Amino acid sequence: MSAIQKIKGFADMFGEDSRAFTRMESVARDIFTRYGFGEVRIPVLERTELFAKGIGEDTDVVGKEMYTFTDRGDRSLTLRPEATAGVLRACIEAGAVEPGKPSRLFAFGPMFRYERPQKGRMRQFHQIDAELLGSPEPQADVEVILMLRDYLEELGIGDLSFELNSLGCRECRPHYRAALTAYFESLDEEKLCEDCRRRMKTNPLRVLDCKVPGCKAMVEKAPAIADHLCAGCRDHFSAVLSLVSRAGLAYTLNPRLVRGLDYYQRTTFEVTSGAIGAQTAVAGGGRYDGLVQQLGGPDAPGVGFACGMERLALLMEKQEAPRPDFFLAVTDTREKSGAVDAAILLGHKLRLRGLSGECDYEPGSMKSRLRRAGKLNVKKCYIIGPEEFDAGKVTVKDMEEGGQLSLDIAAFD
RNA sequence: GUGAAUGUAGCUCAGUUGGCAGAGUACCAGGUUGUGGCCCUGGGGGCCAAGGGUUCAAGUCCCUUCAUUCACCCCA
Repeated sequence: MSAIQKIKGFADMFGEDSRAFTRMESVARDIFTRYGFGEVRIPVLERTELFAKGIGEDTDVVGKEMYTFTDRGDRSLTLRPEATAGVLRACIEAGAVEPGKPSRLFAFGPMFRYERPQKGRMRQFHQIDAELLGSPEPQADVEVILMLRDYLEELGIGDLSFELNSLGCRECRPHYRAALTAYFESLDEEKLCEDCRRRMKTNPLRVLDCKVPGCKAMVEKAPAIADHLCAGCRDHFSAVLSLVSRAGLAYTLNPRLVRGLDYYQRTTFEVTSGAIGAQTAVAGGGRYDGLVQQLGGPDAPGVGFACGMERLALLMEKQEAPRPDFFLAVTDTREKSGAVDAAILLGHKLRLRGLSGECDYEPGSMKSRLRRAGKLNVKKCYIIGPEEFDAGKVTVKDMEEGGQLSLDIAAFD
């Protein structure tokens, strides 16, 4: 019988990979806590309508990438493709969203999208997500962005670019959208690629983001969102930009930064790296005023971001394995001498003293046991051979210095 | 969903015009009958992704399937 393999786009993580994730989580807890954010843990599975309503029916995520199925009670459920909708649902349900009283939350966990895997893209991937609910102020946007910057810096990831844009609000975006549609319609439609002709109907803003050279050229002369923002959005965005600059963050304005989820309003941002393959986005986020209400909650605004952990891992330095304090070697190979039992009991006492290490179950030659200790890169090797065992002693060898001494096992009680 | 590349030892990979299945590394043992790392010697390890076809003969050529990877699309 052949062994069962993991499913496409899902990954097992051992050793170094696993340590990288542990570090991302602990640094996030540290930095986010400094900003007053608290951790929430929410389910991975939600009712399908939460995402359909929250993310937008026309988006690729909802349209073709969700893991959706019917459970035994005939409910349509979906493995979350992103974090925000679930966090908001939880907060609304708990009565934890109050306009004017900001709540600050973060969460880690797996997300699921049914896509073709490639470098930096998995069907199960992990995000670090942060949400600041209840404040419409530009200062809230800025704190969220700064927190993200601090976090990435603490992880030691450099060479990233921060891109910012404003997508306008429910007042001004329709006007811009109309202007954009009018512009593209005034052109020879043949010049746009096939995808963009489709995007014209579903979401014309996304044409701005097209990478086909022909489309790029047309986009150059297209109306810019900045010129169509209403006074409120213009003021908001300039307040964000000025405060971000004063905080010393270098950013680039990207008027073509559109995001894949429909709920974004006003400020949007993306952090990208050129060093991780074709999928360059490492983190992305923005403001989503109106979403809470749309999901059945109070009229509370919000800002947040999500960070792709697999992509961050591609940029992080190797995480060295921690070095164990001891290896407890048994070189007494006599039948049933009891030396292994003695080793287990001594190992237990060492751990009660705070030391880390492992014990031998299979006695062997001095050479093989010391090789093992060297392999494990331990600081000290505790040796119980026939002579030690009969005398109630243990030999402790310093694996760096090479020196050793003999101690009474009873002295560890 | 589309395209391309790749599947040989635990891992990284060689394998010529079709002719006995290989290396490095890892693992185990030995090189001082109680002392690791470096070095030397030896050893265990393989349905050559799966199935079919061509051939005296297939890891190698042909077909099908599966898997992986990269890219498109889109996004974290």
